[in-house]
Amino acid sequence: MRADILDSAARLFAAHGFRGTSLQDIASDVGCSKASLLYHFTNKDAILSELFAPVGQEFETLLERLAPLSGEEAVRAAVAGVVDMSLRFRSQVKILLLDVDTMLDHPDLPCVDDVTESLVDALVGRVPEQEPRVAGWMALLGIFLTTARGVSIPDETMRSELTSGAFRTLGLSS
Amino acid sequence: MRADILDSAARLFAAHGFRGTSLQDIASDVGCSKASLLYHFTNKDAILSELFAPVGQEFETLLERLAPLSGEEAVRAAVAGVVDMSLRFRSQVKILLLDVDTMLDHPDLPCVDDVTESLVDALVGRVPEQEPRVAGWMALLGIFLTTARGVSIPDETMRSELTSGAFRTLGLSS
DNA sequence: ACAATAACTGACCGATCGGACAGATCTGTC
DNA sequence: GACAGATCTGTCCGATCGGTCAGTTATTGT
Repeated sequence: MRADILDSAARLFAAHGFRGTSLQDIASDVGCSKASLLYHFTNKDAILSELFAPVGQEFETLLERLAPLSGEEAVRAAVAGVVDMSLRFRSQVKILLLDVDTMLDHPDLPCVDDVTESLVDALVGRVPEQEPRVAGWMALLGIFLTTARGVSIPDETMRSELTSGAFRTLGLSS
Repeated sequence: MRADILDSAARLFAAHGFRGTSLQDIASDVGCSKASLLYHFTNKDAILSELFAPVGQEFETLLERLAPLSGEEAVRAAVAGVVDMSLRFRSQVKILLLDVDTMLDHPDLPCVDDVTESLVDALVGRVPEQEPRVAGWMALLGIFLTTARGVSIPDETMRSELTSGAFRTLGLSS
């Protein structure tokens, strides 16, 4: 029953957002009463937390694997990890990307923002040191991550480096 | 005054989402009453619509510029356009990416989903025809766009092509 | 058979939401 | 000063939200 609730919640949260999904919506999808949800979970937030527990653990693992790496090897591992997780935790990634403000309002969740910021740092923080092709990958990935996750780019210099890096790799004149 | 409301709304929507921002929140930020907002705009949705009008126009323009192009040239133009718009319409892009379900619930808005889907088609739909490097760019961009925008990838074959394309370009064994 | 516990539910509550509306205030014209 | 139209606001409303709680039903252990 808990699994049914989590399944429905994952699907509905991914489709309509956390705020856009009411407890009644989940209950109707599962086929039980709203009160029954709150018997199995202390509140709405608890459903979200439990949904993200395994994702948080995998994020931590990914960061640990990334820590000792550097250069192109780090980028390859990071991108591979992100792509892999994107495909395996599709619902959760959707919720993460599409409902950022919800995540910000729930600091008790696996600390997604810190993790993402670390990931972004690990990628874009080294742009100037890398060869153009690697820098380009970092840049585009960084732009998408920062745009999608709302993580601010440290300063204007960094931002222009990101942009020109992406353009350079694409063979475009900025 | 309309401009003040749009400014506040853009900032708050981007920070807390559309559903996460109440009319009272906007009114407090602007420094007027909630009823005053509804004098200038017929309802909450109208504020969002007006916020996205220029973005929708630029999206259309981008698609028109993309239409006659093909191959690597199309990819370059598409990526450049997306990056450019991401940087110029930062608040709106945040809202778009972070509040997709809101957009889905407002089909009267500049048809963001159709536009995005066209963009994704224009990129990932041609993956098999392209040389590996171009295909890789398409693939990663496609993965991020599809993940971020919730546009479904047509079939399993296409999905595996996207993934392997990205991995191949990155020099990873899948 | 029966008690104990787990699972579930209908009815209810306070808070908040988007929105409606009548009336107050401001601004410019004659 | 008188008037008109634009702008703004306080107050109210129905709907919906997350959550509580007393009480019912199903399951299990003995």
